[in-house]
Amino acid sequence: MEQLTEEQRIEVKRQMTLYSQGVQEIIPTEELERKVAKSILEDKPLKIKLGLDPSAPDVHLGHTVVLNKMRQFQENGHTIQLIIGDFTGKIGDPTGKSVARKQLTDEEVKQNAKTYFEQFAKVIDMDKVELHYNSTWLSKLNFEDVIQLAGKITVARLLERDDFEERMAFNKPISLHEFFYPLMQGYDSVVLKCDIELGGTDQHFNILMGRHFQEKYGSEKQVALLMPLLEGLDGVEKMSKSKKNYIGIDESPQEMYGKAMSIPDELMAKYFELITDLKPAEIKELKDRLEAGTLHPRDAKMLLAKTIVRMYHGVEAAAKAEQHFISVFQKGVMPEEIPAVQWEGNTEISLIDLLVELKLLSSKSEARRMIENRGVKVNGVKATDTKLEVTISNGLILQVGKRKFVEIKTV
RNA sequence: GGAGGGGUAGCGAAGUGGCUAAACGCGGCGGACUGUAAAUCCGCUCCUUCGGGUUCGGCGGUUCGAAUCCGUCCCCCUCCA
Repeated sequence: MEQLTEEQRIEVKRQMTLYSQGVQEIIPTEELERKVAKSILEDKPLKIKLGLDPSAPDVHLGHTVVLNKMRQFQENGHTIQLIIGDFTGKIGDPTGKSVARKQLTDEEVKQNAKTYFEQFAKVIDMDKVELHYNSTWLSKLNFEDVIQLAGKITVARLLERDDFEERMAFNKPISLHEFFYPLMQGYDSVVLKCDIELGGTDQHFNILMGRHFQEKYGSEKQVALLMPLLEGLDGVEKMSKSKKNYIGIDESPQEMYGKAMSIPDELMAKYFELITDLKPAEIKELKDRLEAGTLHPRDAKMLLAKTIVRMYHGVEAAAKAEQHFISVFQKGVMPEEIPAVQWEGNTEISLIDLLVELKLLSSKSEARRMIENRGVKVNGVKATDTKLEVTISNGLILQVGKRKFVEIKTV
């Protein structure tokens, strides 16, 4: 630090401020500062690691919390190391629930990785990314190597991990192989000589394992940079594909906008902070105005929705999505663009059959219930009779619930 | 190796021969209200040709009748060693 010029010192400060934004925890901060200073001094980029689960290739806004942080490092000349956990993926991060995962074929792994790349490209510059598959080194370890690795950590240390600790406390099973997940993830950091490992707070333990093993193997320890976990649309659970509470970065402008509007008010600020590109000062102002009551929460959320769409689809699409939302959901007008379906069946059909045929609903019983519950509209008119027969005509519009629309084409 | 506990709908959890397509809670869906937020209220939540059919870990049996009893198999957990 001493050898830094005043200018370089300011640069270190600047980067540190940037990297600290929105972060939950940096372990330890001083080391990060030292690493940043060193990289500036030696004009050598830092290596920033991000591990990816090869089985869940649908990228959603939850992932972008970490990706946005990655981009900041990238924009300052540091190197991103993406690791496809094709080997660790065979085991799965311990959750106690699903033990021993289905093994993915090489082809599937490749396909999933490809999906990651395409979607990550919306946030980070994939041309500058260093890419690794951890099977490259992990599959080469023999049993002796593994025992040696295991010898560098104690059981007590492993049991510190939250979910292990919890399971011990509640007499829930822990399979031995689950212990190896953090070992492998830590070993990845040893192999790649990572300077920083990024992840959600749920990765706290695993990332610290990287530090532990790097030290044991005599290399410099990585810094853990933990981002807050983003709750999904339900406002409770972490955003995830399996919980179906996510906004995918691949989704259409309309869907994105709509989903963003359904997040709980309490989460708005967090969303602004973690997944939009608004400046901290702008966000602060929004928060103040919300608190003072001079900004309607709905309007703030509309800005949020619009911002999100803009980030992934552009300004124009964002404006359109907003217009669509206003007319369809606030004014109750029929959408201007409705998914069209070509109809080739009979022109006389019961409404129930029609709904099932079009896959708007999955069974006739469900269709019947939906009609009984007054959730089906034909050409804008609520259907009340479960035995209703429909005459198909070109342009017939069906609506199920608030959001599902289909227009039938016969020509 | 020994002893014990358990597998019921998406989840949790009742039910221990007929009144049980299976209480209740959560979740989910639809409706009302509204700001596609929260809260609240109402309805729905296996399939069906609406006669019924198929469900309670798998298979087989007892019985007029089984989620409930018997046999067998599979799976899970705990404790002791």
